Amino acid sequence: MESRPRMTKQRQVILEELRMMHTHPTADELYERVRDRLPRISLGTVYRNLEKLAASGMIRRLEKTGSQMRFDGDLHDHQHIRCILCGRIEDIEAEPEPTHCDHKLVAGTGFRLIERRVEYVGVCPACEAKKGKM
Amino acid sequence: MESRPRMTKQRQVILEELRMMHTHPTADELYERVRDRLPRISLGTVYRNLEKLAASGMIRRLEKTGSQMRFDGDLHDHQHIRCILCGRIEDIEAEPEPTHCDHKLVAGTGFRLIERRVEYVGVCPACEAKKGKM
DNA sequence: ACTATTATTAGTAATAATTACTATTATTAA
DNA sequence: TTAATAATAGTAATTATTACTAATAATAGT
Repeated sequence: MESRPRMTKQRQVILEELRMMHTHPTADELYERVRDRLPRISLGTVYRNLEKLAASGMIRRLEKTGSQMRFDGDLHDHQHIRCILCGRIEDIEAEPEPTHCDHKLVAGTGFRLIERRVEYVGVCPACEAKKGKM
Repeated sequence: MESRPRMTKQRQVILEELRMMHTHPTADELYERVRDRLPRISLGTVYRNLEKLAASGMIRRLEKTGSQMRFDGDLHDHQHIRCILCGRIEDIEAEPEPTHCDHKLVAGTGFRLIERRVEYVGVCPACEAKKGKM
């Protein structure tokens, strides 16, 4: 039975580094970064802490887009656009709440609607440039 | 160098079964079903064909929601709602195209917008009932 | 400050979904 | 009918993530 979470050095550094990065890193990208400050940390610790931090609402876990999970230390209400070619994710300022219309559409399914996720998909400038050269 | 795709028995059966199922199955769910008709088929063949069929536009691959890929043989324009507890996916009749507003929002990022994906997330009736009992 | 409790860790092993490999088979065009 | 070569079955390899375990360290209470 778990109770009080503890703020370990590892958890602190993971949180700090995630908040400094604005690249929506995967667990192992963050692991590489954190290792500069804590060389003996293990990847499992990074996963475990991201899980805990997300559960407590201190960070966001971007729901499975692409093959790896991605995380975001920026809690301000915003959306994302993902590059269909390289997987890079950038922020977009927009927060569409479920509307009356959404609730009506969902009503037919019997589901209880929790949220409406909007994901924008496109091609980032870098990949667009690369494609032009081929 | 690949050219003309061939319509094998396996590909035919996979396509037929997927079109008969309205449950947005995962690869191995479809595999179990297809094995009733082709007992010697291998899971790799199912994956390979789903990949090919999706690439040719004959089926839809639901973009990584949850931990497994899901597929849909119904090409008519519609959205999905996913149960956050059991992963079940149902159809919703609604097709939000990117609006002027979306394009303006995206403009700031430099991305070329391809599509706006809307995913509804909620709790399905079965899970809601189960939760009530606990 | 000291100590007891127990959440957390490092390191490693296990899972699970997907993809790659290879010799063999079967579809298709000529 | 046949030659060319996609596609297959079966299996092994990959990859992201999770589980396990003995050792460590954060916290509450004295």
